[in-house]
Amino acid sequence: MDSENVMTIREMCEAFDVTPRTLRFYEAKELLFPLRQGQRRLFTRRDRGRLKLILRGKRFGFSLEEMRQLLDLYDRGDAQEEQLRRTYEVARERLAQMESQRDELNEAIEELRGQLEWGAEMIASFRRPAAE
Amino acid sequence: MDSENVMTIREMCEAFDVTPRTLRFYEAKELLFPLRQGQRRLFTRRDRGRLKLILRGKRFGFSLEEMRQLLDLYDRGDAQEEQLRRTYEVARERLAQMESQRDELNEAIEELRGQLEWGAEMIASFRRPAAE
DNA sequence: AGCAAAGTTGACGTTAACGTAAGCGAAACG
DNA sequence: CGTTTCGCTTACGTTAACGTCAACTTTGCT
Repeated sequence: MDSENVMTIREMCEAFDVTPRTLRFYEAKELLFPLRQGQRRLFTRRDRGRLKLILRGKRFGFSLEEMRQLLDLYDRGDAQEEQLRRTYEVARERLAQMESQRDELNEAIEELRGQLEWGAEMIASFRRPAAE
Repeated sequence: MDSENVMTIREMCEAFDVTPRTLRFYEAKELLFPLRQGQRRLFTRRDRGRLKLILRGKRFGFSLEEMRQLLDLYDRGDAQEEQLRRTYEVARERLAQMESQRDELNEAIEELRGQLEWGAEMIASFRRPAAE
């Protein structure tokens, strides 16, 4: 399917279900580094690995900037011990954020549900509070 | 504290813990309709009631536009039956949205937690997938 | 009178992650 | 050789909810 283990932008789009714009955007943000054959981009296996991680990160709620930092950290591949711990921390922080976000959401849900259970009372709370 | 049951912008800010910019913004978006004494805004009891509901709505995750529509709906105060039901529906839809959002969040949390429990495996997933 | 405080109206800036369109070059196909 | 097709770059648009000036006018107080 590919002569030298590289993929065109369109092949990438189909493989990962993203738009060309997205790939170019990621390159501009220095998340991917496709080779060039003249003007055209050729995505290597490395790019594919990075993209996979980027998309996984997105599911976890990491921003592109956070993912870039994580990827860069390990691309240098030095000072392993320390770097690995940092990543681990970042991931755990993110987990904590997500949990607190979920809790907030749950509170809001409970509050709203409470109003709904009061039936018409809830609706009344949306009405003009007393006439003037 | 107020001659005719109206409040200045600053009094409102302190009472509701918002900035002047916010109140002017809400007015621009037709969520509030303060009176004018020359140039200055005077917020009535009605504005305070609306603001209270707006802030409550925000806690529930309603957008300002959604709140505007709800408030407008009841400001006209006609066709009560139908309107009330519409509001009720909107609220329930929002509740459903929030619940599905929470569920997604939970999935992401579980997924991330799963990786963390695998300890170093998780970290490895952030490393460059094999050298070239 | 004089000055600081409070208020006002623009209007541009911010953030994220792309969408979208214009205008152009190269390449593959028949 | 002509024409789709693919791709490229540049650059403005989008969305929400305000933040942050700048440049005035008005009020309140001494």
